[in-house]
Amino acid sequence: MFLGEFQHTMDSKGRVVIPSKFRTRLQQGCVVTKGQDNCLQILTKKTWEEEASKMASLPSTDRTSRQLRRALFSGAIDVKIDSAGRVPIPENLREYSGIDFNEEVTVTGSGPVVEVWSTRSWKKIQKEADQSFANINEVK
Amino acid sequence: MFLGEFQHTMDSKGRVVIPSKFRTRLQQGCVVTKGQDNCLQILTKKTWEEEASKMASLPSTDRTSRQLRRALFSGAIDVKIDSAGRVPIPENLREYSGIDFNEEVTVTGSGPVVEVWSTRSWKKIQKEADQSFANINEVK
DNA sequence: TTGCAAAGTGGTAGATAGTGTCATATAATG
DNA sequence: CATTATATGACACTATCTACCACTTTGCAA
Repeated sequence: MFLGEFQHTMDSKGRVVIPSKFRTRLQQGCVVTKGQDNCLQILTKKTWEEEASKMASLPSTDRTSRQLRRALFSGAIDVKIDSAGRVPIPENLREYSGIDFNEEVTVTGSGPVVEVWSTRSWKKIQKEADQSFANINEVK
Repeated sequence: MFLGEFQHTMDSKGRVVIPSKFRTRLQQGCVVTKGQDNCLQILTKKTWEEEASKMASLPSTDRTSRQLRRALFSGAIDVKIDSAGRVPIPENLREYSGIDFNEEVTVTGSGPVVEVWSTRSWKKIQKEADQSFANINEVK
């Protein structure tokens, strides 16, 4: 289970540092994909394979699932963490997530996956997220 | 069941002492999360897993559930109590709770969880709580 | 082909934040 | 009052992050 919120910056070559707490589990290979709400997701190989097989089993007659599948597979790339704990983000994923060189990045643990956000987007999303969280607690 | 109210201070490195009465139950791992009204909660691993598993059953296609998951997991971190009985509070949780280095902290037992407050906030909240408590009794 | 520019990959040193330990001070207990 | 347990502050040590720099590869053009 991935937990927590960490601030980093994308370096001038498009790489992002993975917080050390997440590394051991991602060390032996991981996959970067487009996530929902314009974030990027980093999954372990294992989680990725589970996701991928779910996706494969969706009916190809349904237009939205076809699109979902395209987005998922075409946007995915498997990467390895380098000796300095960094992961390279290719240009198409940088564009998708709106993260530029040298920009502030927020890396969050989100249960089974790690999410990567431009800090700009994260701040917006977080407000909304905290709100849903507050509401649920009240109901309880 | 956690009971009582204790005064401590956050040290200059962002750590808080857990009252000794609470330690034995939190010793083998615990999770710090955002609680209501800007307090922090400390849960046992077990309690946390119950909370987290509720989350797993929610569909990731629904935006609100995604947000909920993000808020819960990004705002949580698992920690262990060190040999001096302290727990480190990461920067995002310090910010959320408004507890600065060297600041006064109130730790309270609140049934199944332990809550951590900046003493400033605690005083305010406590007044309110006492008041509603008094009122309830009157109504009764 | 050769040379050049751009992008990608890899490594290093200094700064900073995080962690662990210890000594003293304070409080609780019998 | 003596003894034990707990809390706090100080300090040293370690890990991690960042900002650079250097090298390799790729693509393009001369």
